[in-house]
Amino acid sequence: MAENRPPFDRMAAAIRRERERAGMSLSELAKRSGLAKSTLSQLEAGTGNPSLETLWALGVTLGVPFSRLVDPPRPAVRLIRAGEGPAAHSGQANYTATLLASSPPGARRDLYRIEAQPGESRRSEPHMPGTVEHLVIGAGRALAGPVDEPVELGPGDYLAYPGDAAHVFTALDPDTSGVIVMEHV
Amino acid sequence: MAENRPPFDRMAAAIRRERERAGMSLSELAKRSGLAKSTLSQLEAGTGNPSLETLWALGVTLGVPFSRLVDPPRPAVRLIRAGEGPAAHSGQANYTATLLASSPPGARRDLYRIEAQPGESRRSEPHMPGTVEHLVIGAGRALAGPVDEPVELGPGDYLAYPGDAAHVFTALDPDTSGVIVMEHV
DNA sequence: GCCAGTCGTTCGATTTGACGAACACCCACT
DNA sequence: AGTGGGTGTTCGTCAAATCGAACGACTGGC
Repeated sequence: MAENRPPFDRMAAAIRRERERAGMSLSELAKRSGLAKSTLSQLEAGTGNPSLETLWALGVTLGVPFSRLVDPPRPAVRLIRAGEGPAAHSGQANYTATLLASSPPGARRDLYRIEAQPGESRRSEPHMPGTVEHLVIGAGRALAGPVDEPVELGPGDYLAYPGDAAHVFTALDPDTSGVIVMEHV
Repeated sequence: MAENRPPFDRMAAAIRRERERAGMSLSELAKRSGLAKSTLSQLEAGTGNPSLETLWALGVTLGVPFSRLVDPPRPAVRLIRAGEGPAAHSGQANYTATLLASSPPGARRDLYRIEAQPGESRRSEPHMPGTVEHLVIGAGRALAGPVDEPVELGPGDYLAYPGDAAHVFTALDPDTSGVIVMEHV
């Protein structure tokens, strides 16, 4: 099993960070969110087990999805040259998906580079519920989208579609490439 | 202001859905998670305001990031043809950034298509602290990254860099295009 | 029929999180 | 000095979330 205890410490740090980012004092945040100063103080001290209602109120007034208040941190400058990076050939030929930016554990946004050749099509089984895929074609042409209503795409075209339903990607031109942002909810 | 209330109903439905998806009975989930049956029953009935500890325990035993238990419904299929979409010319010539997927209110991940011509460079002032930009070149070549250490990029190259420090984007080839994922913290 | 085993719900007791007032502290202004 | 407004903290009280047990409903053996 992975993490077992709620990330109280991280949450505490996150709340303080977001509050200061918004330029609010603890008192002001209390007034705006309708919560008690004491409650916020305890939360930022790591001493506290907030209810959903409390967390939600914080997320709203801080302008952040409250999942941000409990999820992990982030990296710095990263460069992956074309052709480099962990290429997942997906078992099928003429298709290469390279993971560019993986989500931290807990997951919410994966960035992929995709390169494909015409011929076979890649059919993906549904991912986790709530997944959304964003696709941008960089070069070539492709037929992509949900299996029951795929769309023909050219360079620069953008398509978003549910990732939790079966979907396909078929290159129509040689050296078709693009970017996929796989978005977990 | 939209008085946003915690999505108790959605959470209730989500818990039940995930539980049944995992093939667990309510009693079994209670035993595994260490929570009381009664608590779970109330939560699935929409009557309840769970603490972070409770939610976390549920997420762990159900094997899902707990944000999925309260986060939003999912969008449908969206298509933006190359050239379409709200193009923000950013005041500077030979540079076009098209917003492809704006963040849902509160969320923080903007997806842009970028097209530029050589000549002038686009220099961006720092965004909000914690911002990270992900750049993928689709065609052409560009010099991009932090002002003090820009990187020359070719087709398929990927670069991530802090968006809360001054950074530049300079096209080196005509019709240089790419994708930018601007990620707010 | 009857018992043993589930299922999910309901109810009272207890733990605990949220509240609000008081607190000490710091700084700007009179 | 004094004073008013600001910061974040601590503490007693109260409402509420969690618990544990008992409940009726249902199913499968024997």
